[in-house]
Amino acid sequence: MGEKEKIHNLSDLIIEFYEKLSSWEHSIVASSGITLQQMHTIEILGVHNPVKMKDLAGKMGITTGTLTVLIDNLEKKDLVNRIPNPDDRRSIVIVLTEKGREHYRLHSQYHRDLTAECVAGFSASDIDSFSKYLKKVVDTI
Amino acid sequence: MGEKEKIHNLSDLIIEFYEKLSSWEHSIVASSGITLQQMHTIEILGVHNPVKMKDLAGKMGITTGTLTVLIDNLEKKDLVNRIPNPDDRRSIVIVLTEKGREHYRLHSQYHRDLTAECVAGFSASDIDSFSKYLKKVVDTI
DNA sequence: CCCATATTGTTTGAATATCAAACAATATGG
DNA sequence: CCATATTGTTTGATATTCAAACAATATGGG
Repeated sequence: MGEKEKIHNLSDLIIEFYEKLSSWEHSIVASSGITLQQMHTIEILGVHNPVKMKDLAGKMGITTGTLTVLIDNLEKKDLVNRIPNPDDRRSIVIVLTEKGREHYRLHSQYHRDLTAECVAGFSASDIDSFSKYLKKVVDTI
Repeated sequence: MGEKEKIHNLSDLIIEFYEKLSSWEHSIVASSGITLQQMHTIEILGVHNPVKMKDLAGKMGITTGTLTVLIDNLEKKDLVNRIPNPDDRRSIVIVLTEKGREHYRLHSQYHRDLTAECVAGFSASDIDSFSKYLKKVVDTI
């Protein structure tokens, strides 16, 4: 297999991986009482907490207008809070509430369970190698 | 690092990979004249073509009701066609039009370009290993 | 062969998500 | 001091999402 073919093959695998993870997310989130996009938001807030609207919108690839209404709905469900930014009165930061953190922990656990299942047949050094390659890819995107 | 920590680390990397790929998709699709979900549909049809509504909805993790309206919009834009299933008069299959295939080819090329960029520092055997690991993960989800 | 049950895709209403554009409040820098 | 830029919000139009109800058709058991 030439290098171009290797890259085509890998590209197809990445797409398939993304599709399947999307479908898995859909089915996992369906029973959580919040929407896919709301869970998506909580996933990011679980790692970047607190975060400014502009930055959060950037991470999600949506406009701040869209995010404003999304945060409205999450606030209504007591999953996040808007906190004034002491350094900039135009600006606010978004934080997870305790309930929001609970959603994040639960969802994280589902992800870890899925990951464990995916690498069940891997050796410890396989996992290390895969993580190393994935880290490089993630650092590039 | 214990095995549990390796899995947690890998899980976090998978989530981050998914988030970044989502954002990248958003920005790529923004200039294409169709929505993210419409491009998502074309991506799947590029590989599974033709496909039944029920099966396509399953792959996308949405209901057939949602898919019906999505396909209405894609048909309106002349990107797909509905074809009667000769074996089952209740059933139809969805196919990409020539214009739809063109969207698919273009989008695929963007994916390949991104993939090439991501593995620019990889050796040929690195790519083989990464593909092997990813294949196993994809086959498990 | 008949008919009860299941399946496929569609329609509909309500809620959520999306964008671009316009806006108010505030920050910045010349 | 003031022109310009930035941040988040609001709004209207469109898209996406679900569940429920429906019509047309397929299936399988009696």
